[in-house]
Amino acid sequence: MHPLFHYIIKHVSTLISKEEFRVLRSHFIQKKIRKKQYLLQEGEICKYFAFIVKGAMRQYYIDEKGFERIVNLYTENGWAGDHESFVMFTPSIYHIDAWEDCEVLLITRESLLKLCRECPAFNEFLLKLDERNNIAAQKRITSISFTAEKRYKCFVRDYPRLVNRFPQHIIASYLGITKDTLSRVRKKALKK
Amino acid sequence: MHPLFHYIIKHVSTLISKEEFRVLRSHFIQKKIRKKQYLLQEGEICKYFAFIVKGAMRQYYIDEKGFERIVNLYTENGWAGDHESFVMFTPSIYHIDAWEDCEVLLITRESLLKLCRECPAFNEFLLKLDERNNIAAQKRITSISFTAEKRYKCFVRDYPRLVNRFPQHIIASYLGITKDTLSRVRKKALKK
DNA sequence: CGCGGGTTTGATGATGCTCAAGCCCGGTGG
DNA sequence: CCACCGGGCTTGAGCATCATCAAACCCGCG
Repeated sequence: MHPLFHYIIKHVSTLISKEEFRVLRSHFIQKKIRKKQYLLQEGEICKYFAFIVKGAMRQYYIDEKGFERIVNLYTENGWAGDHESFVMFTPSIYHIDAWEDCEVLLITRESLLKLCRECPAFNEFLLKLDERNNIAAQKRITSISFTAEKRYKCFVRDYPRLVNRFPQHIIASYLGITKDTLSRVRKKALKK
Repeated sequence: MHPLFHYIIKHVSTLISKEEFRVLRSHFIQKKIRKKQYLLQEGEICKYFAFIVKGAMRQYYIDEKGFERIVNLYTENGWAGDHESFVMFTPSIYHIDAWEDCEVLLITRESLLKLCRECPAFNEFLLKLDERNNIAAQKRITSISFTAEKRYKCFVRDYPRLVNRFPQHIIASYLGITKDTLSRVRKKALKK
């Protein structure tokens, strides 16, 4: 079975018929995205949310000095996209690109709403997903007042999968610190 | 009409019958919360989410040095609660208390799920709400790498209602800076 | 009047940033 | 086989930003 449906079933109590599976499937566009290629670029409207079947992506913006600032990192079973642009149809301030070669399933806003109306299981799924997103966001917000060291510790604790998937300078940026500081923090942590 | 329903209607396309209104209403518990009283304390499980009809609340945790760190501020039409604890039934690390005398409508997780199943309008409403939450959270996360000055500017731009509703030291903590720094930032901003 | 809560200000210091240099390692091409 | 290059990581010196702490001030209120 396709990983997306495996993933949906795992998160949902509502039963899903074969027919519903077919409909569900028909709303997703399968695609490969090569390393370094964009899913979304600054100024565009985010037409698709992407379920990542395989690979790794990152979301970032370019700050006033021209540096990339990582906002989110995604791997298998993650959902990449700019919520604001996707929902409000406003131009995005973010870039999203593939850090590794990716296989994704794309869905438009229209399809999402339609599925929500027509498939109770998907509706339940989406609620769960938003909930999980909110929980993760709350944690992230709580970490705003942490020191660099504590932020990294929490990151390693909460997302061990990501630690070896992205280079340190990317993770540093995700945490809101520089690669230099992260390097020193790690060195200090090793000594213990 | 009750402000909650006014608020729901405004966010939803699905029509709502009189009967549905009655059911909806029956799942909310009306309550007054006096200034300084808790809606949630650290260690408790977040039994209720609170729709704020009137008043202002804050969500915070106590850091290792014993200081309050504000995580969220709420006023009229806001929803106060700890997502993680509410959904997972785990003890919360947050406090939520009333900054002003409040009128709230409380709802349990059970009622929320029931309403979601039984009232399509409420289901749609909840999706919208989660969406908006996610958008706000994404913005907040993006601000992690901003300077104190930029954070404050964005705050004033995005939440002008809150600026005069909470004292500066609370807003400073919400922004992840100290009251001293905020005071200096504001002074600098005035000169221009 | 005195008190509590809030804000401002200055002096000092820690934390983390900037910039530059050097290292490591794997891949590519002469 | 080696030279070279790009990408990533580490390290040090100097610096900017922001936190800390303490004192003073402001103001509304009992």
